[in-house]
Amino acid sequence: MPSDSEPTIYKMQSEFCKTLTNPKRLEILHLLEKGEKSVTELAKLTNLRQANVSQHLAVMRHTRIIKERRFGNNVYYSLAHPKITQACNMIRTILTEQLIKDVKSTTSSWNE
Amino acid sequence: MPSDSEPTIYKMQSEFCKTLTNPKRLEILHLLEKGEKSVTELAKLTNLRQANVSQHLAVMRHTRIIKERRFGNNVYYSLAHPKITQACNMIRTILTEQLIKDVKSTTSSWNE
DNA sequence: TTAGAATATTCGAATGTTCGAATACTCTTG
DNA sequence: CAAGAGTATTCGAACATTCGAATATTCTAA
Repeated sequence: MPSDSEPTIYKMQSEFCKTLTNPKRLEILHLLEKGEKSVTELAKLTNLRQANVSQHLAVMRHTRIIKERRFGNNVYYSLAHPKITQACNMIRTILTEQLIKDVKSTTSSWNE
Repeated sequence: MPSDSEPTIYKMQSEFCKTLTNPKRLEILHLLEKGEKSVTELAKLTNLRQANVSQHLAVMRHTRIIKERRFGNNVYYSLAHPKITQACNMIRTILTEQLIKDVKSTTSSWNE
């Protein structure tokens, strides 16, 4: 139960967006679009250490953006909500369009 | 200029999502959906101090999620990309649906 | 049950974010 | 120009996030 009177939905949404705040987590999500993957596979594909991948997966498990399937020694992760991927892709599309526009006129602040 | 070889798009997207990481900024964005507003108006509507609103607006200006229109003493802010709002609303919809489902079975981690 | 592979957790240092307080800037009116 | 309204910036303390290192847990096979 939230202790302040702030609208819960914005807090929820901000918590959710924190999941999308890390480039490597976004990369993992994008990899999972193509199908479920084990932790070790993800570690190789992203060039991260296994422990770090597990940390990122834990974050995304807690916000329930991904789900797990245990089989033998492995844990296979996949996306919980295809719609969330849509939203992410929508954002990427906007950013790409914007980037293309911006390159013409201004030096943007993206690369700082 | 990024100094590492990490795909720029994920970094851009993560920078962008940082903008959506703060509940008050999300509230401001939602208010701006209904039309442009001055800083003072936003301060009143959100119960934030003027300086703090300006700080949030600066963050959103830098990621270009909002744009400004100066008129006399005032600066009126509005959304730069309606599509971004769509993405935000999509996320809110998913979260709401998820919340409704979750309430039935589990005590979620949203309210910690 | 023990070894070993796969995955998860804990801790801490470095880094980043947030908000209030103080102050600066900018524009208008007189 | 001076005063005042509206807006922006800077600084710092409190708090949150990140990643590596070390270690723990879980499962399989022998």
